[in-house]
Amino acid sequence: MNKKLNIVFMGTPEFAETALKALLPIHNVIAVYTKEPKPVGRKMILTKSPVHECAIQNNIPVYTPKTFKDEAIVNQLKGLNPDMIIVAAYGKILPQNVLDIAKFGCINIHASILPKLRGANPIQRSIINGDTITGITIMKMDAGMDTGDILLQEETEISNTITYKELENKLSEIGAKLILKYIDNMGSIKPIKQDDTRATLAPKLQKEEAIINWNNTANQIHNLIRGLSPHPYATCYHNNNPLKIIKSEVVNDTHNFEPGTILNKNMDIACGNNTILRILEIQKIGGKKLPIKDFLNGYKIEINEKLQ
RNA sequence: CGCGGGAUAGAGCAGUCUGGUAGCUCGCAAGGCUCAUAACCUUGAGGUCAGUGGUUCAAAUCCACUUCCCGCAA
Repeated sequence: MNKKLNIVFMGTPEFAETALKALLPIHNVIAVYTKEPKPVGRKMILTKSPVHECAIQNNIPVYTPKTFKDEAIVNQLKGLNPDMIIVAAYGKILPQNVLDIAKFGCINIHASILPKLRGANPIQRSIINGDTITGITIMKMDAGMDTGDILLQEETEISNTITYKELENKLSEIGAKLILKYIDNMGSIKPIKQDDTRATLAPKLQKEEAIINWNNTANQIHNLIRGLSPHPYATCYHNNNPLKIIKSEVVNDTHNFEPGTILNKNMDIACGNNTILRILEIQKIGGKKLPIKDFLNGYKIEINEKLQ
């Protein structure tokens, strides 16, 4: 099965770029679709997506349509006559008439073991939920949100120290590997319907979810901190002063203080259900990320004070 | 010109408003105490106060510009 496919690749962030890079040397990527460059950073500089940059470097035509509701956009895609459309974290919904274009269909690389964690942020959600297993699903797309038939899956463990970014990197490698495997074996792979009754959702993260509630257990808070690292980071407040918690660990001990209380100079914080979380790395507004020891050298904070 | 914070010893900060001897907490070095220590005590080294120009008898401090770092928002 060594025939080269003509592939249209649709994706946006680094997670997708890994898959694109894996496809490039083996198949014929005839076009890349990605989100349009958007203003980023303090100076609002128009920035191209990682997939966009990668495509330019490899001299692949890039399209950044705002929507596929426009028939001209769809016809243009049709004109490319792709064998297969591969989608990875593209961030746009594809209507049925797009899904039908390619001979071998629209294949999606999704970062969860479907039907679990359907939706926009499966990687962060898996960590925040405290899951110990996640993985990659290669799926034949249909009009629903991550509801298509399952083609291939591979699980991976979520260690209790891994962060969102680290897990994403790990999953992107698996995704790249699995999509190649699928193409190689597509003739012998039978699609499996998803069991909708077991489906769970991984909706887009909301801003308020990043605020730490010290009434939760140390484990839950630790998972939130990991799941939101390196962006946007879990936040708490000391005297109305926002502090981002970069890194933490659960302390195997108990306490009898109100949640949020600072227990000692290690920055062990009282959490719900008498659990304890140790803050290892922190960042204040306008400051750099600091190990807790350096942070405490300059920041006035006392034992028995409370974080909100 | 999206809004805002910052640059002072190896690290983190105060001092800047109100110009006049360079400070704090740590780290580092030496010595002491100790069975011992990351604990405690004593002493010490370590600074072009981001850069350039200006005001002034005098600038970390006031004014102008430059560079770099960070948070928000997207």
